[in-house]
Order: sequence, then C-alpha cells, then structure tokens
Amino acid sequence: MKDYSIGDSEYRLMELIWQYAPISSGELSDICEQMHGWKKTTVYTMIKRLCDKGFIANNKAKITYLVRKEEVQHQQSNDLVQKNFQGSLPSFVNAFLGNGDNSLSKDEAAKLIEMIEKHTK
Amino acid sequence: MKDYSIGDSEYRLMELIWQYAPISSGELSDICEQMHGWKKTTVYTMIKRLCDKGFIANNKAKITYLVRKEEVQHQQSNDLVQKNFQGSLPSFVNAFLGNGDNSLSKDEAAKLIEMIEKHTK
DNA sequence: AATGTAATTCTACACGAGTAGAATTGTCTT
DNA sequence: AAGACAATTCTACTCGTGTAGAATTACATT
Repeated sequence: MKDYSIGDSEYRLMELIWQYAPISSGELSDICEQMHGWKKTTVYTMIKRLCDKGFIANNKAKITYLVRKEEVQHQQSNDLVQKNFQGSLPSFVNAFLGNGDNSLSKDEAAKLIEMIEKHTK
Repeated sequence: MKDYSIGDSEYRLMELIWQYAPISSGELSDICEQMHGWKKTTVYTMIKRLCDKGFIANNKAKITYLVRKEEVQHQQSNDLVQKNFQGSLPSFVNAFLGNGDNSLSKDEAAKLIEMIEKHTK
C-alpha cells in the first residue's frame, strides 16, 4: 500500500490538479497565484515534491495526476479512523456529531443510511 | 475555538494521559518506555510542549489533562471532514467505505443508524 | 546567433514535531 | 550540609512542509 501522506498546501494544489488536469504548469501557477497568492516558484517547488512522491507527473510542462482523489481520500479517512478510533466508524461518527451542535439534513441522513446498508454484511 | 492541532506521538502520549490521569510524570515516562521505547527526556519534552499548548497541566509532577479526549476528537473529526469533504459527512463516509473493501458489521450498522436518526432534524 | 520568456531546479530559511543527551533544579534522606 | 536520585529544562539535531529568491535550462522568435 502506498503512503499518501501529504501536507495541507500540497493537498490544496492536488485539488486543483484533480480538477484541471491535464494542465500546464504555467496555468497552474497562475491559478495558484489567483486563489492562494502563491509565488510561481513556490508552486514549482510543490509540483516537484509531488512528482518526487509519485502523486503527479510532469511531462513537457503538462501536469497529470498519478493517483486519484478517491484513493487518497480513502486512505486518509481510514488512517484517521484507525489512529483515533481503532478503525471504528461508529466511534468516528459519534465524535463527529458530538452533542447536538452538529446535525444532519434529511437528505444527508438518507444518503448515509443507504451507504451503510450497502456495506453491511 | 481552541486549536487542537497535535502530532502523532503527542497524541499517543495524550491517550495515556487520558487513560491514567492523574499520574506522575515519572510513571508516565516509565509507561512510555515500556510501550513505545521512548527515552524519559523525550517524554518530558513532550509533556512540556503539551503544557505549553494548554492540553495538560503539570503540578508537582502530577499530570492532569485540561482538554477532554472527546473535545479533541470532535474537533479533529470536524477539521478533517471540513478540509477534505467540505463538511459533508456522507462524502466522508463514502470515501471511508470505498469499494467494498471496507464493510460494517450488523452491530456497527445499527449503532450508526441510531446516531444518524438522533441527529437528523 | 542573440535575446526574451517560460519552465525548472537549486538553495535557503522558518516552523512544528520527533527525538534525546547534557545540564540544571528540586527534594528527600542521612 | 552533603549526597542521591527524581524532575525538569536546555540545547540540538533531523525531517517534512511551507515559502520563495537566485540561478539555470529550454525553447521560441527575431
């Protein structure tokens, strides 16, 4: 299993790449300038590091991603639940909902229950 | 709202503190030596940093916690879901469950559904 | 070939977290 | 008071990440 550890800013960059790929590094740096105020060298540094980690590829200034967002999210979710809740989804949800300060809409509840049923053996 | 950012090892130490508090720093360092192989100065360093961050207090070598585990977990869960899933619990659960490789027991499903219903408006 | 611009790498500094040795302080016992 | 031992702080080094200027390379246009 790959290691999907990634920092905060790197993840924000990945989100843009997932959204726009394939995209040129130049455009990407422009977008980051707009959205986050990052200097272009900063963006290039991050691009390089993400390449080194195997998240993306950069061929002739065309950026493509090598891992899908779903994979990363899946792994990160599981890591967190594993680390903080011994892998128990109910424990996580319990912590997430807390005491009434978080509540769900009808629609969200329906979606959740449907997923739960689908994944129950 | 307080900032509950905390590292991996620090969290493991917190878990012990939540479990055993109030406990002396000496005992704590012994336990850490056993469980994690940490040198006592390492433990004292972490204790100090956790004190500085306001997570715990150290009075006359008696360690007590200042924030409950539930608070930290609640905040961390929400941070993650906010950052990666725009606050949507269904999106999180969807990523967590993935494609069949994660499945729930009858019991877990029941617990989840109960919680969901309780928190649905 | 010379120049201009985009792309990329290099280098560097800062900060938090992980780790731990050295030094210091505190306290208890004799 | 002196010595022993526990408690604590200081210092320091390593990594990953965030950030960005300087330098270099690549390419296109004159």
